[in-house]
Amino acid sequence: MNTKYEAYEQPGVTVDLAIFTVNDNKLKVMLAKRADDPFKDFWSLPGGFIKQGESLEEAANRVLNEKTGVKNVYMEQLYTFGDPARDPRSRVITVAYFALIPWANLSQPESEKVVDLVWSHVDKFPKLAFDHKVILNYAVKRLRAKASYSNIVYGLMPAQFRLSELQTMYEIIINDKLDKRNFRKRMLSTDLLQETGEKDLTGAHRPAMLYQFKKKEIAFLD
Amino acid sequence: MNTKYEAYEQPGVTVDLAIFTVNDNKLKVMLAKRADDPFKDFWSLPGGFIKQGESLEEAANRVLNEKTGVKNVYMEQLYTFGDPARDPRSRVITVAYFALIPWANLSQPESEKVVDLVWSHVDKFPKLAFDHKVILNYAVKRLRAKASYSNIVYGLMPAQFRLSELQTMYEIIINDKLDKRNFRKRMLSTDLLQETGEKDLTGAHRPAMLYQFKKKEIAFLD
DNA sequence: TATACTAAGTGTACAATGAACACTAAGTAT
DNA sequence: ATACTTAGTGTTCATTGTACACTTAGTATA
Repeated sequence: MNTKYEAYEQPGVTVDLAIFTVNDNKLKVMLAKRADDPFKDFWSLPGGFIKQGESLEEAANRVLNEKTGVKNVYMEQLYTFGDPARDPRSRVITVAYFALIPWANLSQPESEKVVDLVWSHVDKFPKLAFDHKVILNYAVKRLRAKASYSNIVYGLMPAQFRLSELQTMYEIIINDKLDKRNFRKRMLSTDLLQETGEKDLTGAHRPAMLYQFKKKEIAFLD
Repeated sequence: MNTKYEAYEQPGVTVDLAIFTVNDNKLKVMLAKRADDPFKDFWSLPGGFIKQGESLEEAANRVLNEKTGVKNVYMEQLYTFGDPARDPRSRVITVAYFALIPWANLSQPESEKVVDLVWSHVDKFPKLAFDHKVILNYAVKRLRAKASYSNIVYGLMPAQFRLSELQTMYEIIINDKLDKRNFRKRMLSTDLLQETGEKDLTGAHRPAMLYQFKKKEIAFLD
């Protein structure tokens, strides 16, 4: 190692993830209970140290897969937090990511009796370890902002869905009601959706056409 | 130090800066000639290792001040680059920032015979060290995007300016012509500008009112 | 000192987009 | 057969964006 480098402190580098899903009409984030000090038994955003030879994205995907079992979901880098005092023990810089998972993709959610992982309502979450409250609030803000000018919510939708389900998803994320006719007009004019040809026959009412996204890529709406 | 931490490689952490200014009707970025290996004598974005007890923002401001002599200019975190192979010697993760400096704020630009710093046109720059080409392109993209939906160009304007100078600045950044009347209407309707009461009497033509920004904060235009 | 020159400064008509709003349709349940 | 529920559909009006040309207030110069 170059001697010049040794004049500087080598901080630890972690990734931390704000993993979102929507269930029960609420935007939820995954929290992990810490097993060790510091902040033992506090809830925190799932994360971990970067491993040798692993890129930041690979580390984030590894943590995501370890905690949720899913792969290939929407994920983007959020921000890097490096306050010298954010970890009480030693210098740790964390690169925060946020990820979106359709609830339906989560294998047997809640059923495995994991007590150290919960899906917590983002507007009412417990005291968090480190600066994770700041990170989480930042992630929620970014998600809500992006929902209003992009199609990012596709990351939360199942493979097929009714337009009313898509509208509800938008309403949950942006936390506001939308006009049904204007919403449908706008969505169908974007060329992002296509009919699957199938109908949803559940419920005592007129069946809904089912739609899917043409491609799972972020696009800007306006 | 916790033994758990030692199981992981501790990468070096740097900040790298894309420092922009506009001069001679061109968007320019500061490049620094590397004195040492790796990439000795290549041009690169100015940067440096994080010091003990220094936050990322402090490190970025330190590098900014070392290279340009300025403080308190617009700066934001851009993205964090962590490919394991981005530094050929050892693992180095870099947190990239971008900064904007009005040309007029630069003390005696070019005059001090510094040969290891240049302002390079962003559309035609030399081969860069490391992954700095990727970082620079990302920064330019972000700046150009933000210019079209925010007032970020205030970071490039002197204290007082003519509306036509502001328009030219927008045109340089977004790389497109704007309609004079529509531009003025839009700008004056934002409540971001105020007349200074002074006039610019240079040139053989009707003098222009001089304006300033009410507050130096980013705002969204549409 | 009149005239030419240059950039500053100003308004309107039309097009496109966004927002508000209520009824009919097609199933299931009783 | 009737009630019930969500799906699905258009139009009007307000707001915003876009295209476009002439007058004004100085300086330069003949």
